[in-house]
Amino acid sequence: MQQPLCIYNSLTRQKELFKPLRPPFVGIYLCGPTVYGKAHLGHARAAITFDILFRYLQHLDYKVRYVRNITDVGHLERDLDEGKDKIAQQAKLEEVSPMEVAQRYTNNYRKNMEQLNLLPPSIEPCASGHIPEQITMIEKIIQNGLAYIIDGSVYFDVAKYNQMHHYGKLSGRMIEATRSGMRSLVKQTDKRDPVDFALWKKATPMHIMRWASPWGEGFPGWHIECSAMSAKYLGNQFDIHGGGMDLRFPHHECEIAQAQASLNTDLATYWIHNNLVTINGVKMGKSLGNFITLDELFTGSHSAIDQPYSPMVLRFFMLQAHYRSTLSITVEGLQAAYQGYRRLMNGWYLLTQLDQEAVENTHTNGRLDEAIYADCAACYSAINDDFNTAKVLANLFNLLKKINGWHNGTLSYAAISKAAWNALRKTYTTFLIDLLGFKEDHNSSIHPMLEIVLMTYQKAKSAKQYNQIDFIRTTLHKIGIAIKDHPNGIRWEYQ
RNA sequence: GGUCGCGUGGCCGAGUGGCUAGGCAGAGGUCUGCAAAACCUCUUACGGUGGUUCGAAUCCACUCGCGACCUCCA
Repeated sequence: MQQPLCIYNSLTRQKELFKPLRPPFVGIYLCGPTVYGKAHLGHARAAITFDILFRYLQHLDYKVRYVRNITDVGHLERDLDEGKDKIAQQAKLEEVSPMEVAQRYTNNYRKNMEQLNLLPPSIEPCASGHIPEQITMIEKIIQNGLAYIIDGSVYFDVAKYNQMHHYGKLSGRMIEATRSGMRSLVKQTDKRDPVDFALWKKATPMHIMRWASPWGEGFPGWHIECSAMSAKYLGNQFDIHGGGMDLRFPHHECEIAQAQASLNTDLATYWIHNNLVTINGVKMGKSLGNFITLDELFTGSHSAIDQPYSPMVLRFFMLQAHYRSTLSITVEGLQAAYQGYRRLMNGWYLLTQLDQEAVENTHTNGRLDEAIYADCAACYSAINDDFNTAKVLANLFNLLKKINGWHNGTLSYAAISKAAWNALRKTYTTFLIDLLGFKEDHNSSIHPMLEIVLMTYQKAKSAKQYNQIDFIRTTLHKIGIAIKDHPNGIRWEYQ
């Protein structure tokens, strides 16, 4: 618990001690979704990664402001597609207005995030609600001579910027390489240089999402909304900014450039990027059309999935991998996650039911105590080591073995001290429920009813009415409840 | 083509110079009316070749394979 938190910083490419700029306050910004489609596994991974961050920093008693935006301004399908933005395209397909599309998918995203038991962000700003802030930032960049206006559009002058700052410091590239890497298929837009990017785009007559600006009617470029909104709510320089790996370039690179050009800061001290989810070894991507939406996963309606998997199973599945590793999603992996999740949760129930009285008056030789303290400490060192949730889970399973041991009598209560027992209880609950954010998937309102069924079962058992108890067991099995006859009592569990 | 990353047991996945996580699946055992769960035991891996070292999955070189970014994406 006492060792310091280390975070891998994409900007410096190394693990660094976490030092907030203005303790006890911590500011976090996560690039949220562009809402023109349903939330998918990739959104979940980024959000879960940052949820752990948010939860743990709060656990460390920081006062955290967590901002996660909604990008509801369409932006362009491609740089060269004049007048077609992603949301407008989708609106056309669905025959509704663009704002309806944005609202629909915003609702869907929020619903999915809630299902995943993510803590809601402190502020969830929409890009469309912050057009003035974006315009102000663009004006500042123009004043500083790092942007130019052509025919109602504004572009960031990357080459000029690069004379003073390193454009590419986040993604580790040089401007020359970037330029040469730009394929010649990029049709000449009115940009002076292919590496330049749009801060503001003039709207064609067809373009629906449009706003008035000093340069005429148009809409903001893709990168400016995050710079503007993060600076507005977290200050010109704040602690943590992140998102998926794929945002590192160009999105976050551009954000840094915009911030330097207008605010004279790198925007954030720590840049955090979670790795991507792959399916059959290939990353999921919008353009590849191979992504699995969260609704599809939760209902089992995707062809790559054999059955529904609950939000908590997905959460477990994702936390079993380190956030900076690619994560390959497979049916076997999800099934393994399902089993593991159930075991950990059942352990948590047991913990609340174990006979604490027995622990009260005991003396021990300390050996088991030591093992428990070691596992508890290991949970903290794992999460402090760049949020190694996989290792945290491994340690929770070690603790689980002890819990199960007492439960079925292979471990004696006499072997543990009360202090160690309390440490185990506290650590297990804190990590499983508070920090990793697991909860019971099922509706707990049936629990009292189950207790009644259990009493009937127990009666039948005492009377050795095996037909009767087999009937109860198979019937409950059908609704996903298993009855287990333990040596010291009968319990039910979700299966 | 440029830049970067990865290859761990049947599967998933930590680790990153010696003490060789964890989960799932499989086998055997204990328990049980039968089960299930749980517990115990077992299967002992690091793409290939060479090198550094007392010692390498971990460092270096080469090599093979895979992937990401450079274009919308979490």
